[in-house]
Amino acid sequence: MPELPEVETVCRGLAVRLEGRRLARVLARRKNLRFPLPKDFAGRLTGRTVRTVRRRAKYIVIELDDGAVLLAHLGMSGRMYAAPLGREAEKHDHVEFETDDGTLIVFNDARRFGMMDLIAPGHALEDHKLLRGLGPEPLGNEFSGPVLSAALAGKKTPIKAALLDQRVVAGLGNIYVSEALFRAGISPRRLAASVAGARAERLVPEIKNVLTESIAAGGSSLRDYVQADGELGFFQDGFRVYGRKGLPCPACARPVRQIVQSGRSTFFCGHCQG
DNA sequence: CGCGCTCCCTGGCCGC
DNA sequence: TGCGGCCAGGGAGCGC
Repeated sequence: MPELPEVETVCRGLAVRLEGRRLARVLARRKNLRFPLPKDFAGRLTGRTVRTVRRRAKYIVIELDDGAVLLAHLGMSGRMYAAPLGREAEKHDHVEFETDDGTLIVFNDARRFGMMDLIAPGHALEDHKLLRGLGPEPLGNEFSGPVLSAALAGKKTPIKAALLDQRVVAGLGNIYVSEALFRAGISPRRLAASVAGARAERLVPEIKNVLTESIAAGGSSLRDYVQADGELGFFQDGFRVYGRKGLPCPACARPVRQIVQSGRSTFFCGHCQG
């Protein structure tokens, strides 16, 4: 599901509802998500006040007043959204957070590829097992043509696979990689090392553009994704190639092609992307 | 170490 | 309607 724009949108929605609020009640209904929840998960969170909610790569980072951090990942089908207090729990509602002002935040995840963890006070976020080694934020100033070039140099994989590698750049997923490569006119099958240089200079702004446009649209809702207020995103209407097999390329009208690379679908225009 | 593949899990859709 | 097969936005872990 959720790639960077969707996680960013959820984080912004959660920030409004959670920052400065005390967690009056935490309920872990299902304790085995992708990984088991840490010991005493609810107990360690209950009574804490949320300092900030922010995003790193595709992770939701919720910092608490005691310096601990609640880390959450939505996997493929995870959602985090506000629901009416006292509502009937729905299927796959795994964790609930109720704030002191009566807001209920639900973590729902059908496929349970999502996860949550707690980082104890005094431990650096970037030292966490899952965050260690993550590449730069694509929307940050530090992500530039030369930085991407350096990360791609010597890589023997297709550029599609390299951009999905969170160590190269953190936050892209299957949709936005196809979209960014289309916008930059680069074939997803091109060797990553051969993108270093002028093509990387062209690709970086297109990555930033597509992510920024999607965030402005509230992300993309294909199946499970909703914003923190439960609303759908609508950037799926802005896809140029993703999910558009056989439909005309927006630039040249030749049919969009679909191939499988490292086990996942890639969409591209064989004519516009050299 | 780098790379490619499999698998974790559930649900929706398509074809029969 | 029902059932089997296939596919899905992520990424850890394994074998080579």
